[in-house]
Amino acid sequence: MAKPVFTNTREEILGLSASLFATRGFDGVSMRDIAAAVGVTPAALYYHFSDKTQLCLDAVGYAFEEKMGPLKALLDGAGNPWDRLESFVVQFTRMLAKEENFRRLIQWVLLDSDEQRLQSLADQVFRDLFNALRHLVGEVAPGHDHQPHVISVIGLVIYPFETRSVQRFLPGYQQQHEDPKAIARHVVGLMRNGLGGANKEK
Amino acid sequence: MAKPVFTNTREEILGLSASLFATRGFDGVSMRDIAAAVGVTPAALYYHFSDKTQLCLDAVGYAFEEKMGPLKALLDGAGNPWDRLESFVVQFTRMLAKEENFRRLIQWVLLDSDEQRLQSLADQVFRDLFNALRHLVGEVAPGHDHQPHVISVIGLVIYPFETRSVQRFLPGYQQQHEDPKAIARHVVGLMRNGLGGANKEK
DNA sequence: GTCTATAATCCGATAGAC
DNA sequence: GTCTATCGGATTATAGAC
Repeated sequence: MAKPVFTNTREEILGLSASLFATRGFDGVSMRDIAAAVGVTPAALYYHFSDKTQLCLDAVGYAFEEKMGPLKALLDGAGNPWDRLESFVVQFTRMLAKEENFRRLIQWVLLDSDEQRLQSLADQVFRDLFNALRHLVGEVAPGHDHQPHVISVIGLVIYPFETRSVQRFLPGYQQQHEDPKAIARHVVGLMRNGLGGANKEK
Repeated sequence: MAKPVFTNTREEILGLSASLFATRGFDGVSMRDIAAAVGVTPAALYYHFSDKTQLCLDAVGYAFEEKMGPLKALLDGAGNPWDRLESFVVQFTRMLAKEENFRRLIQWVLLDSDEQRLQSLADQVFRDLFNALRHLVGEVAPGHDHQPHVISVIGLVIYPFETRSVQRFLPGYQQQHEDPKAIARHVVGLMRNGLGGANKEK
């Protein structure tokens, strides 16, 4: 989310507000906060967006396009499906580790209780990625219901980051658990062989 | 979170506010909202709690004790560790399916950026459960670093619920994916054998 | 496109009566 | 323990000048 260069004011508002919404959520950020971050007055925001809700919606869409777009290409293409799934996990993990704010934004979005907003987000940003991942998972595990597998893969990658803030205060914590390479390795091991076969690194 | 009977006003405030915080988050709920739900004036809340932050903290602790307390017993005890882990997954899944609000509350808590609140929550509610689960995972997968495994198990169970709201709008959705029994079966299969070995149900 | 100024409402929290 | 009444400030959003 640290994108310091913008082509116009509208995009600058989107980029900076996405970062704010990611850290404090929709209700935790005021139009004043956003205006101050951009360096304008609150009134200026209403020239570009009809209201706070629309601004937030556009900001989320902007962030998803920016961060998830590059990952889509990895899922298509040819080659050994296990290798492609593995490289997706590695890249996805790396992106999440780098873009902490974006990871938080996903978590906020999933808590949204507005059906219409969820619908448009599903259509605009989740569906393509989801379909590609579903197809790939179908290749490595034919004959299964793909849906639970896709959710499991995404969850296995995301959850270490989602729980990072509280893991730090729990016994047994090691800095290594935050290393994206270690996380990816663990997830791949678990996908291939289950708990008993995941990579052994005491 | 639908606990319609309370022994005193303080507990009634805790139970009802936990439900409100779960649906709209800390910043999305006002003291006026809570007071209205309880059926008192906002001023009355300040007799029981010093401020909004403390009320929320106590409400989260109350909800965790109420919902997670019964699960702790499953983790200790003797018997085949795989069986105990499996029964924990089944019960945990069942609880999450039943207590949608509580599942949301966990997600809100993990987004909290206040270090002190996270610290006290880790101490008061997460640590015991985490330790017990870590010990159990150590029995089924000796020689591994337990931490990533524990996170993976919890993530595999929780993530289908966390993504439920958006899954409904994605292709391939089936009502069956929300069935706690199917989720638990899938998680157990994945823990035992990885993606290729998880239960086959097309 | 951005500003100043402001309307109308909502917020957390407190004082003091009962 | 709970109420009424209210303070001081923050909130979203708009009107109109430049």
